[in-house]
Amino acid sequence: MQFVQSPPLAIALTAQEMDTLRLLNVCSKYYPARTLISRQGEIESRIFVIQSGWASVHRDLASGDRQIIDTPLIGDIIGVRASEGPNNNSLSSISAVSLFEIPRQLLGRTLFTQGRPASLFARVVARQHSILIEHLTNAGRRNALVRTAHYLLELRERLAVFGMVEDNGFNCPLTQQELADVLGLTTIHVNRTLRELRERELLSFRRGFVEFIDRQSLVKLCCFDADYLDL
Amino acid sequence: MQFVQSPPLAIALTAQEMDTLRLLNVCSKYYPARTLISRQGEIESRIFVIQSGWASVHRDLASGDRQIIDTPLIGDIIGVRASEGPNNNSLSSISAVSLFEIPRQLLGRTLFTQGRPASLFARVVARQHSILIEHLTNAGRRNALVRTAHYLLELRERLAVFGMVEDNGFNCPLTQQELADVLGLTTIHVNRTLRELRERELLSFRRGFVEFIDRQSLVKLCCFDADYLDL
DNA sequence: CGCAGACTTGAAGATTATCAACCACCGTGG
DNA sequence: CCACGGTGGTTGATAATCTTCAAGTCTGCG
Repeated sequence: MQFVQSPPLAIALTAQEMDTLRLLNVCSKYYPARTLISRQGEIESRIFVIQSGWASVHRDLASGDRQIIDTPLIGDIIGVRASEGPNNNSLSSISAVSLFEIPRQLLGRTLFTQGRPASLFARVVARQHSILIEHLTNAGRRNALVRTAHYLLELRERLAVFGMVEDNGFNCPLTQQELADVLGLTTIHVNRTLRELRERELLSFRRGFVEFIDRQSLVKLCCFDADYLDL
Repeated sequence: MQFVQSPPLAIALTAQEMDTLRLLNVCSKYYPARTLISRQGEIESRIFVIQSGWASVHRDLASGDRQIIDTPLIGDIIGVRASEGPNNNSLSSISAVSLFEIPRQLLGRTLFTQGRPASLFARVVARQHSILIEHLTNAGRRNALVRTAHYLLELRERLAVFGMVEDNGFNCPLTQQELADVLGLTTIHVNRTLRELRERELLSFRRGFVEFIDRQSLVKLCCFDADYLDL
């Protein structure tokens, strides 16, 4: 990985911009897999940037159900909200995760007022907005098969930017339960859906590896257009 | 309406801040009901602020389906995205709408670098993010009845800020088709769901008016918590 | 080896969609 | 003034999708 000194933002920073970021008192932290990092309903004064690993931003409902809003990956920024009130969603690690924790106040003061880093953050946030829109479209208007395919293709694109896609697939630590919570389905139905994708020889997801068997057909199946992921 | 000179942002601006906004070359425009204002896939250099009326931000799919991402109302800001590429969703009017159109570039240059108006915009954007998260949670993890109730309660809160809620309800120009596209349901199922809400004596939505019959029970039914709408 | 968590399968049931009518309201034009 | 057409709303019957419940099986790991 070529990003060690500064938060990985999928865009190279100039030396001066990195200085700006260093001013932010950025500290790096490590969390083991399946750990709650920030709890819904509590005041959260940090902003996070994923350095490595898979995380999950989710909402837990009184019913016991859970909706995963997004699975932020390397370079993604979490928690850029302006209001001071309690956070309305939780952040957990899925795999082991290391991330930068930036005091929110510092971000507001220095980062958003200094040219390119500011617009860079704005871009990443805008992309997350696009991702969120796509997830809503998934949940609202696509069936289980298409929805699953779409999300896994999205992950591929997001990981590819960081060279984390091998020849025909990528490592994916999500359980079927987590995938279900992303897609708004039950675990069991995700299982059947993955089986159908396998039987149709489109993709296989086994033992933590998503393998694209016929990616072209898959893209066609769900009308996947990666434009929304562009920074 | 007390907001005529400056974009209505649900927060009062100081005179100086209004000057900043006036610098932005803000022009006000009117669109009749059911008009396409900005088309998905095209480059959009404007940012919109709703002055009055109901609009709809939506994604149109190749299948012919449509997902309404949000129905922005008075004071809402639309199109704050940093990337220069084509927009990935459309903006249409639902009722007749008048809105401010702000050149994107001006916004980036002056607004985001000037103290409170900047953080004010950031807040509104953060709130829209919260709303989007709630809509995703709706589509992913709540059934038709709860989902519908939740959305209509959300609209009530959003309109109440601007004094647009009468005693026990509010005017709502949404058709059942549009409501279906917000909620990720079919028109027919929305119709049945509204009937059930009526039969259970929770709320009635007829002739463009949403009337809350038993709002307390409704809030309880869908565990509605308006915190996410706070600015 | 044995345990726990994750995955898999079947059967049955609930929810939501699809198809096909029909109704009601409203503005228009004869 | 009333027939007409169009849009939006309503209803029933049927089908697809997805969930629930219940019972395994597999797999990695101590």
